Amino acid sequence: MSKDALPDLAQQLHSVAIHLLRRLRRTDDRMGLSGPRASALSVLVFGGPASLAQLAKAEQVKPPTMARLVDALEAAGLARRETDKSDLRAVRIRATPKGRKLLLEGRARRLRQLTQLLEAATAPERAAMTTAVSTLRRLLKQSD
Amino acid sequence: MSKDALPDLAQQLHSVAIHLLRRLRRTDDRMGLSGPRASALSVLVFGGPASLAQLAKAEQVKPPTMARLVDALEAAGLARRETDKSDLRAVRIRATPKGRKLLLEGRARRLRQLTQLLEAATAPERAAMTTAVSTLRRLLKQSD
DNA sequence: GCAATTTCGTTAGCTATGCTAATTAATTCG
DNA sequence: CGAATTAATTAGCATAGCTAACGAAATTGC
Repeated sequence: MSKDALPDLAQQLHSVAIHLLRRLRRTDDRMGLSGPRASALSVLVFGGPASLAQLAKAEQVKPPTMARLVDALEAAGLARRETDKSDLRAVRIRATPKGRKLLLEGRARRLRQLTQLLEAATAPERAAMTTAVSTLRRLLKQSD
Repeated sequence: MSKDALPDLAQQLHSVAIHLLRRLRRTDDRMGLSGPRASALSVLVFGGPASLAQLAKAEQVKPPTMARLVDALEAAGLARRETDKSDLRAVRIRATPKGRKLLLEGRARRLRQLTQLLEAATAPERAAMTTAVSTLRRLLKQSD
C-alpha cells in the first residue's frame, strides 16, 4: 500500500462512517427513541444503575444535558430516579422493566438489520471488516 | 468466520463509527464551523454551485433546514446566494473564495490528523481497512 | 392564452440536543 | 463548626432537525 493512499483512506473512512450511522439511525427511530436517549438507556440496561454524573461521563455530555435525557426517559416510563441513601445529593438512575424490554427489542432489531446488511459481504470481506474494526478501536484508544 | 460473529461485528462497527466521528468532530471544530455547515460548504466547494433543493437533497435534510445553514454560511461570508436567470424562483448557492479557502484548510487539517492516526496501523491493517471501507460503501449503496 | 397545478424557496413555530453560568443542597475537610 | 467541594438542577442561549403554510414563478392542460 502506497503512502499516498493514507489520506484517501482517511477521507473514505470519514464518509463511510457518516453514511453508516445515518443508516443505523433509521432503525433506532423505530424504537420511538432518539439516538441520545437510546444510547443513555443502553448504558443503564447494560451497565446497571448509575448516577447522573456517571451517565453523563459515559455518554460524554455535560450533566445538564444528561439530566434532560433522563427527564425524557422518566416521562416515557423507561427509567426511574431513585434517592441514594448513602449520599443524599446523588440520584441513582435505573432502567425500568419497560425500558429494558424496549431497548433489548430495539437492539435486536438493529442487529438483525445490520447482520442482514453484512450477510451480503463475502467471507474475506467480513474478515477485513473485523480486522478494520479492532484496528480502529486500538488506534482511537491509543490517541485518547 | 463463524455466523455468530456477525451480530458482534455489527455491534462493534456501530460503536467504532460513533467514536471515530466523535474524534473527527474535534478537528472540525477548529475550523469554527459546525459539522452540518462544514458538510454543506464541502458540497459547494467540491460539487460546485447548487440550488437550495439540490443542496438539501445532497445533505439529506429538508429545504428549511438547508436554508438556515446557507443563511449562516452567507452571514460568515463563506457562501453567496445568486439569482438564477433561467428560473427566477431558484437560487444558485456558491462558495466564496474565503469559504473555499477555509474548507480546504480544514480538510487538510483533518486529513493530517487522520493520516497521523492511521500511520500507527501496520500495512496489513491498512489493507484490511481499505477493503472494509469499500465493502461498506458497496453494502450501503446496494441497500439504499 | 389563461386557469389550475406544481415547484422553489422562505417564514413561522415546534422539538431536541448541546453548552455555560448560577443556584441549592449535601458532604468533606481543616 | 465553618469553608471548600461535589451532585444535581434551573435558566438561558445556539444549533439543527421537522412540518405547515405562504408567495412567487414556471409548467400543464384545456
